[in-house]
Amino acid sequence: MATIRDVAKLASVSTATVSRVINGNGYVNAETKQRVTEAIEQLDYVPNDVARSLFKGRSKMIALFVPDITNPFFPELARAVEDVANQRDYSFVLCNTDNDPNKESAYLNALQQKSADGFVIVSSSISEEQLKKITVPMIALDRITGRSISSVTVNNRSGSRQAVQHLKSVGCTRIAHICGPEHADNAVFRLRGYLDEVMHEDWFNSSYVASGAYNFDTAREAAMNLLRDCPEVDGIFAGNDLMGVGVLHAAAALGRKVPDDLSVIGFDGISIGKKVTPALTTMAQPIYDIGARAADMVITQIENEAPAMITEECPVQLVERQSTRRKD
Amino acid sequence: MATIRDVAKLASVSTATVSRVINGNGYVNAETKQRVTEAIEQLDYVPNDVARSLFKGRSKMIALFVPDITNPFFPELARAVEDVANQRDYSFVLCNTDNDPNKESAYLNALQQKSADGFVIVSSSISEEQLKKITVPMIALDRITGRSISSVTVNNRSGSRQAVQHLKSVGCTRIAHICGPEHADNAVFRLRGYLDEVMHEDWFNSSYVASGAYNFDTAREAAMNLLRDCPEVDGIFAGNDLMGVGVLHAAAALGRKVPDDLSVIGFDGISIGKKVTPALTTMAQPIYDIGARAADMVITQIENEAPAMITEECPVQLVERQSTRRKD
DNA sequence: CTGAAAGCGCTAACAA
DNA sequence: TTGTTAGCGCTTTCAG
Repeated sequence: MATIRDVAKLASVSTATVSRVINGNGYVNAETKQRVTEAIEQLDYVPNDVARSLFKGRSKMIALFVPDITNPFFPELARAVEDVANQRDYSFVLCNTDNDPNKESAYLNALQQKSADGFVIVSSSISEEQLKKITVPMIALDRITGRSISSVTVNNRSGSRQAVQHLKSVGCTRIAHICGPEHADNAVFRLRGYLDEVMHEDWFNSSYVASGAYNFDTAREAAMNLLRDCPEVDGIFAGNDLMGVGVLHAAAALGRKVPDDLSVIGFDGISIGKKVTPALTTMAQPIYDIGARAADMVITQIENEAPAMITEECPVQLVERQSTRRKD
Repeated sequence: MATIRDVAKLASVSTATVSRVINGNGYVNAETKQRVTEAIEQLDYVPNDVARSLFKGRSKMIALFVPDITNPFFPELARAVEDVANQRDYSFVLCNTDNDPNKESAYLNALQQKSADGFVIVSSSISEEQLKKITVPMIALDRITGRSISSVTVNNRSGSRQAVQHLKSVGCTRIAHICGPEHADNAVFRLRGYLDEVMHEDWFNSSYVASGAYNFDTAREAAMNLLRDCPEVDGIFAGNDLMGVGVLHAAAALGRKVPDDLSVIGFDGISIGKKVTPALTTMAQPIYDIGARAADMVITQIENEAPAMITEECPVQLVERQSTRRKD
């Protein structure tokens, strides 16, 4: 690997001059520039980013924290963050936190030592205390921990209301909800949205809300029980799509026909919803856009040194597929 | 951020001594060590990895190249690589290449400038020429491009044979195959395995192999056509699980009952297979293990400076679920 | 317009 | 056992 000195020597200039031409800084005579450029070409020189980072204290690197990339909600998000990082010439580090505060802070430390320039995080567990220690831009996604952090999310509560309204509009008269874990604020907002819509219905009954931990297995289990205990339920709003497909599975196992016999709607709009049979109706979030927006925001903040505190809310949209159908 | 000099000053020693205590190198008096440790504590000092990297020419960072993390085969792989990177105190960079050779080499360059220490790649398009330029350990996964690179894979051909045998054992008498893209060598091995088993059957017919590009949509399409054109087909071996669920979808749309009327088997063992209805029978690869093994190998090679050339083959395993069932 | 020189934070000879 | 020193490869004042 050639160094800047090799180039300088070959072009018979100082390293400062070479540096100027690579960075397009300061004045440099056209002819000199030409010589330098040729030398660079000839030696196949590329500047060493580590040295650059050391000098600048910046690494052109951003990190994304997700609970678990294996959860199908996150790959699309990760893809978006990586894409814009790339476009803006940043590199991208992915960290699976398992929602474990210890892992989170370990990562945070490790990355600060590497001069990471910014973070986008999906976390329910970062403390205000931790946040104070972070001196680079950070933006929260999907869930918000504290108030003192920029974020981009969707309106979970009103999205949920729309989901339930859709179920009603399709003729459901006994609507249950499988909810996510309490520690995730979006799960509690979704539950709240559900309650907004059903609380005052005379049929409502607290046994219509079951807990599904945002994953397939527990949701399937919960739906099994629910459907057995409350056979009159004719509509289920699952707190996310993964749980929605769990419900579908349970329904199939129990011989309940979807959508004729039971309507199911999820939340998120992950692509697995399209692939199951029947395809899952859902309140879709613009997942890619959210990730892209967040990445864009961090990088912009990094480059402007503008530690602004911004909160953005993206729209959710009803996507009707096969798991709900208007009854005639 | 405190530097090593701050610590040295506070402990009234030289930076060299501090360095010795952080790295556990060389001799240092117990008492001095104590003073240094306290100073570190007091200043909340952590060594700067960038400076370290610059000096050592190593970054303790490995990268994983995948075509697209959005494809559900890859998150688990990524998770494995990240986990072991982590365990061994390396950081992890994820790169989506879209199977684009330009993106691949762009990443390769960018990462070499950052002193990335090793690569694990899933690629069909890296040239021997490119490979020669890489001076750090690299290991290929899932697909192999050239011969001159270490790899960990499964035996796709014999796995396919097992898949087809399973279909036969379950009573299928007209077995079709939806295959992956030609540029992926595993796809061609799987096709070959299929042919090994059916080529000499008197019912065999070249219209029983359709192309599905390893994704849901095209596989669904291909299955639709296949099932319409060759209604006698009673078993389909999909080249991967994603295509398997595409086939399931097509079958449902066409009113073909799985498994009674049609058996379907996939390949890979990704988790979506469990979540669809009927759940997809598959030849499962030990995806996590493969990723973990690969990561382990690169890191070991990095640390031993042993540029060994190794090829490992992991076992595949039949996982029977609901999409195939023995006919009585 | 160009070069000399200092220094980003750390490590590793080499002396002492 | 400890300190001095010379860099790793780059950028950026500051002179010239």
